[in-house]
Amino acid sequence: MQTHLLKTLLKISQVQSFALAAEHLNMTLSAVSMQMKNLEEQLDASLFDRKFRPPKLTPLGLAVAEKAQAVVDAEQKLMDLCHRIDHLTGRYRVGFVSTASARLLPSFLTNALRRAPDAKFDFETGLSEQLEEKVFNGQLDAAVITVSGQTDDRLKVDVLLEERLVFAAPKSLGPLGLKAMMLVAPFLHFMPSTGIGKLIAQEMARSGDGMMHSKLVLDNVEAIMECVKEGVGFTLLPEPDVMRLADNKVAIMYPEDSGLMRQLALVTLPDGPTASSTEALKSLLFD
Amino acid sequence: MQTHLLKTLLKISQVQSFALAAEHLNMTLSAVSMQMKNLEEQLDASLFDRKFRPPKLTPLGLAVAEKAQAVVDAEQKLMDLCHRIDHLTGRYRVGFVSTASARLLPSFLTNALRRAPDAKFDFETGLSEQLEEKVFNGQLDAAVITVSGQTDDRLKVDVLLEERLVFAAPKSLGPLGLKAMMLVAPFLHFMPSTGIGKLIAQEMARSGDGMMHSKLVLDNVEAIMECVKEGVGFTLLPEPDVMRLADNKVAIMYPEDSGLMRQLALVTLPDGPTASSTEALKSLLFD
DNA sequence: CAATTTTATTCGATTGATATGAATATAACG
DNA sequence: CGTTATATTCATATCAATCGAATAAAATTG
Repeated sequence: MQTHLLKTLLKISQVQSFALAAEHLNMTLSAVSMQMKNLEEQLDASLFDRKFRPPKLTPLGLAVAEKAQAVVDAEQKLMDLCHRIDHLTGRYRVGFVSTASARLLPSFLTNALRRAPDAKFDFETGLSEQLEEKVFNGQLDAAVITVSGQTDDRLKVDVLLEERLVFAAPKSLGPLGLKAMMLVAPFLHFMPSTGIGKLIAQEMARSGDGMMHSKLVLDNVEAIMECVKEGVGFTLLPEPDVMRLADNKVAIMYPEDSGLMRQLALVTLPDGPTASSTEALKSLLFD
Repeated sequence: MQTHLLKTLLKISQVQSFALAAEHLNMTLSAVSMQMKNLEEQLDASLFDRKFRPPKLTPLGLAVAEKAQAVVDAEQKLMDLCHRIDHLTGRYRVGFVSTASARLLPSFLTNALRRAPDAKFDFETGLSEQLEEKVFNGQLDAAVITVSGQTDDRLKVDVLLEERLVFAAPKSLGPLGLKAMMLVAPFLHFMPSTGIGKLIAQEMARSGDGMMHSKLVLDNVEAIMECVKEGVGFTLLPEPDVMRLADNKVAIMYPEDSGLMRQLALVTLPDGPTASSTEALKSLLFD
């Protein structure tokens, strides 16, 4: 038996829908459907009551899903054994730029607990520049920040990933197009003083031509996206955040210069006491 | 991840050899090798130290194998959920013909514990005819016997499987061939009075032409095979028992009439109090 | 209750994974 | 040191999984 069948079963039981599960697992609805059909055949049991749409888990299906959790947990423990970083011990102070913490911190934490059980972590969130300063002063061992312009070259900078910046607007304003929208709706601007804020400001200056209806500055990605959903205005933010927070009331548009990227990087002191652990910390940020 | 990779890992760790594991799992050595390579890649870990031949499990490999056991156990519990026979409750008295009990009883027991946790069983072993009699008298609810000639037609007979009868001889006598061997070595005959004994007697009368060196009657398959290993003489027994008990000192030969079969069947009283459970009992005899 | 939307299943085609057998390489054994 | 036992590699064939499009079925809406 293959555990990915069990994982999709679990996902379905979480989201109560084949289609949603398919999205979460990055595959087609058809694949999910086939997988569940396959699973039911292998087990020679009917896990779903297909008189309902979406199909509803049968009592047996529910029981199987519970056992499935046990299987994937056991599998996870097996894999953890292989990916442990036993040399990572002691206490680490790690900073996360606010705009990335929601996405990177949770997986970092679960990875850390699994793979570096002997290490302890203190977390701190803030603006890129402040975090950078603290790493330099030794108040933090490492920080995940937005790279903007030039970074202090006395720090070691490991680029972790690049995120496209995309526009998010209320669906009602979507058909207008970008240019028109700027004239009639306020732009929700993430703090222009921050690392990512500077990038946003730069792009708006370029594409907006200064012809902007009005500008609202906010310091919170979630709040901005809530405003978009409410129809207050439109915004420009990293794609993963937009995707994470958007619902069906939000239209997504891509800038003309679609090479507009925000770089997230891990900064450390190249010859600090925890320099040898940089790679290990970096590895905990993924998977 | 696919659990069959873990199962082969476990089998290898049991038998300490890729080749043996391949045999047990009914696949080629090459497949086993590929699977383990695959597993090591997936886990990004080296489970075997290939400076040894057969490869030796690394400490990590050993640890992984332990966790693998947990995974397959969890998987087994999941499958058990689906194959439960919840309507099989109460106490059942089941007989096994001695010559089949060693092979069928263990799997029956594990299946019963897994799939019919609410039922209790009493077991009894004996000769086919005696067991048949007890089923007829209601002293047993069911029995697995060797079908010989005509069975009492007041009993329900479900043929479970057919087993080929094969000769087993000490390797030293192997090259002689069957006819020659009969002239120089004693034949180890399983009790001629029993169901399977009758079949054996029948075949020996046919192929032996009465020209037999000598005949030793024994009532125990294991004992007969031990004698064969010791070089005492040769025998004719069901293939699965020979395969189970043979070692490299034993040569196996097939009768000219290789259609010679022994039928194992489940007999029950067609209208007894447990008649409705016959199918369920039958299903417990197999995987 | 019919029309429409949402959601899942089925189907054909393509792609990828896995097993096999033969050839090769490597460790173990006498 | 040659032989045997054992595992790996490679090419090939077979089988399974995924995708996208078409279809079917339940849920929702007017």
